[in-house]
Amino acid sequence: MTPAARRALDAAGRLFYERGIHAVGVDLIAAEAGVTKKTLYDRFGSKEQIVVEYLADRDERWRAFLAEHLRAAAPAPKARILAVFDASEAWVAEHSPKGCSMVNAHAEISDPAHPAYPVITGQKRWMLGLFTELAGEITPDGAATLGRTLMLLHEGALVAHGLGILPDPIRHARRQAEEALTALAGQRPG
Amino acid sequence: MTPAARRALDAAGRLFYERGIHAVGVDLIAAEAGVTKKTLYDRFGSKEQIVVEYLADRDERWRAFLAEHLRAAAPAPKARILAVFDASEAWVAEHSPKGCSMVNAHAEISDPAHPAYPVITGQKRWMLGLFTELAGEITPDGAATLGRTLMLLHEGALVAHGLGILPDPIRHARRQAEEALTALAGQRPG
DNA sequence: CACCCACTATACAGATCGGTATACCCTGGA
DNA sequence: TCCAGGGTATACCGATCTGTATAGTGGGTG
Repeated sequence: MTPAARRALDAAGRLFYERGIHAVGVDLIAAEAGVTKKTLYDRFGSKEQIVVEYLADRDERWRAFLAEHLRAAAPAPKARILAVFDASEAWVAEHSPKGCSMVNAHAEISDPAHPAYPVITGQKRWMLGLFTELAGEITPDGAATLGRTLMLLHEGALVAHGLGILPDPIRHARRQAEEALTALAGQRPG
Repeated sequence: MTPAARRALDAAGRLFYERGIHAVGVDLIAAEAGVTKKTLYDRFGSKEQIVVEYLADRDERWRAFLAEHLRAAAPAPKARILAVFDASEAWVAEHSPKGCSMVNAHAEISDPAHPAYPVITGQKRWMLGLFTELAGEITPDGAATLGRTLMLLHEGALVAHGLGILPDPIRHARRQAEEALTALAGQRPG
């Protein structure tokens, strides 16, 4: 990626996230990045493609961020599950004051044929898969159920954080996840 | 509200929800409603105001829908809490295939000074208040905590439903809410 | 009858949208 | 020294955006 393309993608990401995708024009992206529209269209080809790369780039950064947190976490399954919530709390504090960028993008992209659609659903499916996988290390039989519960708590916390409706929602979700895990341990002692 | 204004608001609501607010122009709203732009601006004054009334109207309908479900529910606090999830499940099946209209609108409206902002946050605060109030009938001391947990499960289920990432997320959230309530009853028998 | 009001029809203003074209500058490598 | 490629600047295209203006229709009420 050329330096100008990198600057453009960074500017586009910030603007798309803060103001919404449809509300941001390519002229504004070019101006904010210190890049001409010509360069934008030489590198990306279309605004649609800029949107796709914005979401993919953000997803990639998040997964790397999360992987780092999981690597640093204690190896116990419970600790690894809670580390996901810790990673989210640190991530949103720095990058996501307005909630999940995938959920917000989904609000503006209705057509499933849109090239950004698989990026959005892919990230969510991946998160559900991760929660289910981690849940399986605790309760193989109840992995699907526990994974979905963790997913709901996590998504709910993200949207609650974005709306600013209650304080520290991710920390609250983490506590509830912890309680669900200990309650499960009570059912299956050993 | 005049008949033309009603038709316009219905059309605007449908279009805003399905395609996003910024993606829908007033010409399209007028055409879909069988109304001229003149009438639109005579009745509403601006597109911004149409957005505000769209959200307020939808909120009003949802609260009436929910109130009806709560009225028909058993008087026991637990049953009333679960009735909220039942109402949501019935509501989204009919009106919200793409998730919560307030959350989706929030993705497009970033400025807290936007006149639609208090409608969005107001609905969410009201829902949190309702959950907290219902929680208080079960555990007065833990009302805030339980209310927030129910809120997270509910919001998570709504967004999961909108993304179509897992089947029947609201029913799953209802089951988790039920488990949280029975676990609480175990802690505080009687 | 006159009056008012909701509404329709059409045209337009001013701005911005995504996207394209022409022309020039600068730097690094063969 | 030449040249290609990344980048810049500017102007433009057709379409669409929100919002306004003018003119006229139909029904109900005093």
